[in-house]
Amino acid sequence: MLTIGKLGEAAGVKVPTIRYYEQIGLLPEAERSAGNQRLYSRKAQGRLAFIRHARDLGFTLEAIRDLLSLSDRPDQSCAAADAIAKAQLAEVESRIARLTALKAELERMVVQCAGGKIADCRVIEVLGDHSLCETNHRHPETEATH
Amino acid sequence: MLTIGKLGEAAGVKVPTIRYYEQIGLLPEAERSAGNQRLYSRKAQGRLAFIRHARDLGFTLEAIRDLLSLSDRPDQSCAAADAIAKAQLAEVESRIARLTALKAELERMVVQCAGGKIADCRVIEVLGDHSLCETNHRHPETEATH
DNA sequence: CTTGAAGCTATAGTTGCTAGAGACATTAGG
DNA sequence: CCTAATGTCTCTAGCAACTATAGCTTCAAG
Repeated sequence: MLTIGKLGEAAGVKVPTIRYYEQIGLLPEAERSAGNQRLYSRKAQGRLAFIRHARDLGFTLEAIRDLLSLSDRPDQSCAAADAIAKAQLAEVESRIARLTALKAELERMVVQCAGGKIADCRVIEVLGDHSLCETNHRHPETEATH
Repeated sequence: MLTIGKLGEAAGVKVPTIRYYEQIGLLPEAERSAGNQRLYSRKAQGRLAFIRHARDLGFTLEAIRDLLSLSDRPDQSCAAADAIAKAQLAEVESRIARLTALKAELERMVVQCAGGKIADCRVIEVLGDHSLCETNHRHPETEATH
């Protein structure tokens, strides 16, 4: 049995994140030691690795919740799992498409900036006037956070 | 002078978003009508368009705050604006790189799924075992929200 | 003059965590 | 066996960038 710290280390997940996953019901409530500390089995470690891996692939926690409950029923059809993965793939593809358009526009801006005064700055000018753009980067649909 | 609704319509920004921008100091406090409703000048409209456009290009509100204050000082050097745009370009490029790796892995998963039972599902299997992956899609660095 | 749309403020919710406070548990060294 | 350092506990609040709700006031059209 692993303590939460060891588990986090093994799975590459921070300790508060594990507690958070338990809190939102993505991980089952852990067993506790005599002193009320969480203890994890190998099975729990596998489940956390699954979550971590799916997160790395960009699945939302909601999608992961569904995937986990599917993986708990091994004799059902995998159509649902397939659909979730395909949806994620489509999402990733559309993000790439959008980001590629942004990249083109940003490159244009940066290249055209001659490095003079703000008044002549192409960056500022283009931002102020969308009609100076070549591509249609309207409709965000999903943007990234840091 | 435009009401907040007209302004939002003109700039493609939702009304609560405009109030939010004012609240965080990205837009100056609007003038008010006799009945306490916000009124906007053409200048304000331009500023909002600038913000909207920069958001469309993926700049954070913090970066936009800086860009706006730069654009208010037209005789300064545009090096700072250039740097912000270049940083944004780098950010976009690294996101594209990461998403492209994810896309490859998701495609592999989806293609290999034969559509049988969960027990044989490649999607579930790969998620449970990172060593089945070809690419190294570790280290998220920044993931997207919806 | 009345009705319905649009505006106001204030608060809480979204996603996926992360950070902090203050208290208890465990472990290693002396 | 005692102490100090680390680990863990709960709880709350914060991050980005909005969005949604509630309960009110104001405005424009008929």
